[in-house]
Amino acid sequence: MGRASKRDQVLDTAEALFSRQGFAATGINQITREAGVASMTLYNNFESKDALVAATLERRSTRLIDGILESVEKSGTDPRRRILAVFDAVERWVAAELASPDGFSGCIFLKAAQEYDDPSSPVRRLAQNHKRRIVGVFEQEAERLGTSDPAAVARSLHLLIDGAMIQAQIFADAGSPRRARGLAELVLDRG
Amino acid sequence: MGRASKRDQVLDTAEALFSRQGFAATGINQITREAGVASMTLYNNFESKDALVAATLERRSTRLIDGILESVEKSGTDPRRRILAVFDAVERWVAAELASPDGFSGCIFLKAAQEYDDPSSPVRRLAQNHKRRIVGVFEQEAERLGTSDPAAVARSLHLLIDGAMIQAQIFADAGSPRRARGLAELVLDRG
DNA sequence: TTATTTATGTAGATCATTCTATATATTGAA
DNA sequence: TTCAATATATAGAATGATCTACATAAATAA
Repeated sequence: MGRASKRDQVLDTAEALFSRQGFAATGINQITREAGVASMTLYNNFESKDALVAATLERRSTRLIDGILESVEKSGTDPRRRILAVFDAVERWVAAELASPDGFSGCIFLKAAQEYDDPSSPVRRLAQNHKRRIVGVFEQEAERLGTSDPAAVARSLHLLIDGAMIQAQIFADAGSPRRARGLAELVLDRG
Repeated sequence: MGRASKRDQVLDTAEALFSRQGFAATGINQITREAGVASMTLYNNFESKDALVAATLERRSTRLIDGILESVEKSGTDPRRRILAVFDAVERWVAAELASPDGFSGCIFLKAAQEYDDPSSPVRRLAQNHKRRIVGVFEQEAERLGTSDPAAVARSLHLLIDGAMIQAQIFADAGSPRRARGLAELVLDRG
């Protein structure tokens, strides 16, 4: 069991706990305990709790964006289809999480943005950057679609994604991603 | 200075701090200190920190819904206009907060739902109930509009409101409520 | 009087972080 | 191959700070 593995054990546990309980409410001790790892192992791999939060978000962002891009690629070449594929991916994710014993705990980046209010906070920046990456995916497809204002369309689509995740979490409602998808179609039909 | 006044002092401070910093990250001591009140005054008025959180959300919900209903009434009798008046109210609120020194710290009920994950938590219930009240306003107007599925339309409109607030907070973007309003018009034109 | 607020203090828990001291595994030199 | 060096792991305790919640007694108001 090398260095990377212990580090990943910590990140796995941190991601699960931060997602469910939030960042301030999740202590270092709980993370190390549930990860089956010594305190010093955590501090040998991460400078501080905030550094662990940052690393957790970075890894999650990379994986999420990769997963989204994969779903987009699999959906073919039609920009409209590719855009809607993002909504389908969110729908599958929300449904799977809602069916799990812990339920759907929402988007960890929205959670981070709620808890880290200071605009200069690196954690907040990470949350913003993740969201910008999503907007970027939409914008690229909206351009290929020949939309008059791709940036605005991308923002609207992203608003729908976030709205869907929020509604799914607060009401434990698996139907909201599909509702958002319907609204996305309206946007695409009009724009 | 009667009992109600001290209580309100605490609630005012708590609301501001919870909104900005979140619930877990805001301590009792900071609240009493900034409210200019002794610790025991807080505990004479509220059973616990969670009870204070609950009272804060209850008061905020009442005031917010009242404000929204007032905006709706002022906008006339046309259901479509009344629905869009909610988006206008959110737009004014977001713009005012973004212009303030502390910026826009988002919807306190969304924040509460992020931090209180347990479905049986009274705080989480309060957040859900607030959101349901908003949905209820939309549903009532959608019915008077003669929509085929008023509940679905109301959910879609509410998704747009939450998406707008989230986007405004995460990007410090004052334009998102207007974008949401545009999407709402699409929903109303189609439904 | 009769509450209520105040300041001050404290109990007991938990927080992030660091310490000591030992164990284990990998690596490079002999 | 064997031995020593290096890195990283461990458990567990301890740091000082901060947390919620409450006790007490003086001060202030009704």
